[in-house]
Amino acid sequence: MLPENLSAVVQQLLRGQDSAKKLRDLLTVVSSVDQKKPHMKEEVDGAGGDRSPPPLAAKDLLGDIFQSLTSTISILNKGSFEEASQVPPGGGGLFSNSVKSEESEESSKCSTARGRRGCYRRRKISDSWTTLSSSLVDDGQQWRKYGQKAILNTSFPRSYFRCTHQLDQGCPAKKQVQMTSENPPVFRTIYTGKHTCRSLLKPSHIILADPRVPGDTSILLNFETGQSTDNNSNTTTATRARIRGGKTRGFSCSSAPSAAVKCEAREEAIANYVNVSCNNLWSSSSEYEGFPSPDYTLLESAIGSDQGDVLSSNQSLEVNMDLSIDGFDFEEMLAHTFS
DNA sequence: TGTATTTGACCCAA
DNA sequence: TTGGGTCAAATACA
Repeated sequence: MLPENLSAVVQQLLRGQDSAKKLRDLLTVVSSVDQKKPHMKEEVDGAGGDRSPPPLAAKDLLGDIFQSLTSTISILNKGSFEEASQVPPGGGGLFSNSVKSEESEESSKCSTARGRRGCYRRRKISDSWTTLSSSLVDDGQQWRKYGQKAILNTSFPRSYFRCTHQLDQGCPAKKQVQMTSENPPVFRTIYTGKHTCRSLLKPSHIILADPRVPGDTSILLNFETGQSTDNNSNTTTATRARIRGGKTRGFSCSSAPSAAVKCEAREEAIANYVNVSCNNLWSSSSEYEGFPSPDYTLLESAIGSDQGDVLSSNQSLEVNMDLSIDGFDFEEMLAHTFS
């Protein structure tokens, strides 16, 4: 990212933060007045009295926040920073103007006789989105590798994955993973197609939410202990951790009791956007052989949480990078802004 | 034996 | 013509 763009992004985010604070203060004042003297509300609204009116009406503040964030997205969308957008299809809402390729149709096999290997129609513009990460990120899906290809002018091969349920459920989701640089390692993942596979698990069983939220009824997966933590202590953890040996491929946890643990959260969980914190070191998978074992951290910040309820994907912002750009802490900023 | 990965070959789009 | 996406046989492993 260009320095001037970074500066502009920070400026826009700070502006949004400031507006959010003002709005919060405004709403706090209105709320307190409502509780004490309902008739004082008009004073707060600037209709009279000796209390000075707020500098901006709530509507204006909201508009300013929205404009600020929209500008930020716009900046991020400029140039080559399509990877700044982490919003998958359907993840619109506040960030609906972020990068997403409009699609033609999924790659379709030609109708000629079977046995013609590689007979397909290359998709021109796919329903795709790109993520960048400094570490290998387990997106919670089940992927099956079906190819690997050396790409021109790149040091590392590109790996091709499709949803495990492509055959049994016809799920069209695919992804490509490629390491784009060595120091620091950057993993570019291109997702194409939406998951249509159905989960055996209910999303609520594997919603991983912020444990800091009091009364949060969701489940925190604690990879450090290899167990899951239910914030209510009475819910069954349904996240599957499939332990495999031998030629296990995929993300594997180096601290698991067995050779590997493959986390297999389901599509709905991702669609609803969950917060995942996995601080273990993850041993490299074969498709990433030669890649350094990452310090695995995945954070998906959700905006618009309805008190811990399942988040709608169109209200969420996925940030599965390190949430920092040159020392700027987006996580902290977002926490402040949306607290 | 079943499942997943590897890898060379095939074929299309640019 | 060639890079890239996919296929499918071969292979590995439990």
